Amino acid sequence: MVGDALAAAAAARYPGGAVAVTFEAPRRPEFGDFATNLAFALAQTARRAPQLVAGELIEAAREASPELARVLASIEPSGGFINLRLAPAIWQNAVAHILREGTAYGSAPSNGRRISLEFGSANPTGPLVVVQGRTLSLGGTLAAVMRARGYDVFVEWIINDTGSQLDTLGRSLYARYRQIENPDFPFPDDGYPGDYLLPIARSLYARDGSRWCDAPESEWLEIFARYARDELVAQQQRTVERFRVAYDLWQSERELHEAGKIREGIARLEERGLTYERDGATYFRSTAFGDDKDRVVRRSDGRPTYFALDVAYHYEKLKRADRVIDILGPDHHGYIGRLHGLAAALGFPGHLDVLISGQVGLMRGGEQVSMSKRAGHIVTLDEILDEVGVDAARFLFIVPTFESPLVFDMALAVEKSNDNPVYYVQYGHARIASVLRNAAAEASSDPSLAALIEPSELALARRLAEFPAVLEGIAEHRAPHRLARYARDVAADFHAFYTTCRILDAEPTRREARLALARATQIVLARALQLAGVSAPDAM
RNA sequence: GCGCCCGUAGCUCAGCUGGAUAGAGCGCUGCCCUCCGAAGGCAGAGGCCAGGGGUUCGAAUCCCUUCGGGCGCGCCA
Repeated sequence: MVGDALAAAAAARYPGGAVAVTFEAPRRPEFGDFATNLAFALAQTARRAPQLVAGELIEAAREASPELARVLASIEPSGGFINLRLAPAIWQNAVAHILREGTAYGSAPSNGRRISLEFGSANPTGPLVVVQGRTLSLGGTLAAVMRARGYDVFVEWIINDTGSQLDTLGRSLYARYRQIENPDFPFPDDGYPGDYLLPIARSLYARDGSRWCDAPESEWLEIFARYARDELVAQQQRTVERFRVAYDLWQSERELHEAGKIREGIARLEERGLTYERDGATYFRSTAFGDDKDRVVRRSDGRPTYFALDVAYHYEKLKRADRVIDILGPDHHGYIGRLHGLAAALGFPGHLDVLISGQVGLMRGGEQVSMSKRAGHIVTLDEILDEVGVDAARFLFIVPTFESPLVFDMALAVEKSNDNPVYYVQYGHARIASVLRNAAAEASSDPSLAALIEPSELALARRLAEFPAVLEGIAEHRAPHRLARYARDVAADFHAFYTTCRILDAEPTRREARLALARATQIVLARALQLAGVSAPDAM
């Protein structure tokens, strides 16, 4: 409405320079609630100073639309910007709106856009480790927020259960199995160390006894590989569930093979003329799509490569979703180019987003922990969860931006202080719950909010009003870290409000209005925490 | 060598598609509970946004380049 008035004024005064009117929130609160740089854009064609243009526009808009006075507390030119401050009634209405919407506040109706979101996807050769904790947090939060904003999100995990690593896994398990009877039985050099295969070996031994001890590898290899794979995948699924992340599909690579999907994927490339033969192998001409070298999809012995799986799986996903998002670990930078090329080659240019999460280090007892998988020094995600809890882990993993490196500090994660953002936000929620308990009286169904006029009250109300836009921004920019930041900001604004405004012993109209504001804050905090996979305690 | 990511306060990091005096937490200094949860709040000190060019009314943000740090570059998965 204000934008229209300004646009009309601009069009009337400066017909030559049609410019879109956009608003943004100024960094500094004293500049008001919103600002537009309209005058800068017009100043060029008008050949006048932006400050003058801004003043004229405001005058013109005021005259043409006197009703502006109802929604605006102020509108003034400042350094060429047009700053405006909304009337308190606008923010009071925002609070009333939140109370009416309740837990649905911030959500949007279905937009019909189908999203395929893949993350996690660790090899089925060991337990989940810290890095996966980060991708799971990022992916789980992104999925939840996108769903809230009306996207039809399908969350999936690909199980890489074919190829030589499964053989290696089978041999590793076999060695552990033999070591039960013969501790000197040699462990393969390239085997998977660590002791997580021991209980699996024992359970297999309990089932089959020593019947495989004298059998040739050709007889036991597949059995052992598959047994280990099944156990480890089940373990991973338990960890993921404990971490409060839900998958719609655990896609087995083996099943894609058996269903002939790998062949279909390669055939798709062939029929589009994007492959060639060399030295008996089939190459995908990925350099035509910006990759730095062509990729082999079928070896000279006829077996498909790992990349052929990428071809097939992405083809499947691209066919059934409007948009495919891959969240990959930090050692996959080199994949971005070829995956984008792949999407284009399959006929879906620009339909694939590849997000790479940054490195994860681990700090324990003030020291950086080495996490070489080769050396068997793995710190599992379950261990982390045992020590710091799911809440702290889920939250702390989404605090940094996607690609920036993160050092996870175990000591900080359990610290109950302002250092620890999880507790700060949860404390805010618990504090509100406590106040509401003390208020005892039932909430008025239609509280009068006109008493909300203090700066800290209006600042909080305004922050709460941002929630839907914040969620939309997270979905659009795939930026889950903003949720953590926003939750912290809400808590901070509440704490500031709480210390400057007495709630329970204020006079009745104020008390009612402030209780309503507290309830609205609680709704937003609880929802933000829920989307992040973190509990919102009423007491702590 | 090529590609990708990172470089912002003493530390850990925000800064959304270019906007005003670059923000937050920690740490440091000093304040605020006879009162709803002090796991809180307020104030202060602290920055050549790695360096250098360019684009424009305007750059931490976009482009080029140099220097640092990390990762990736198999008919492995």
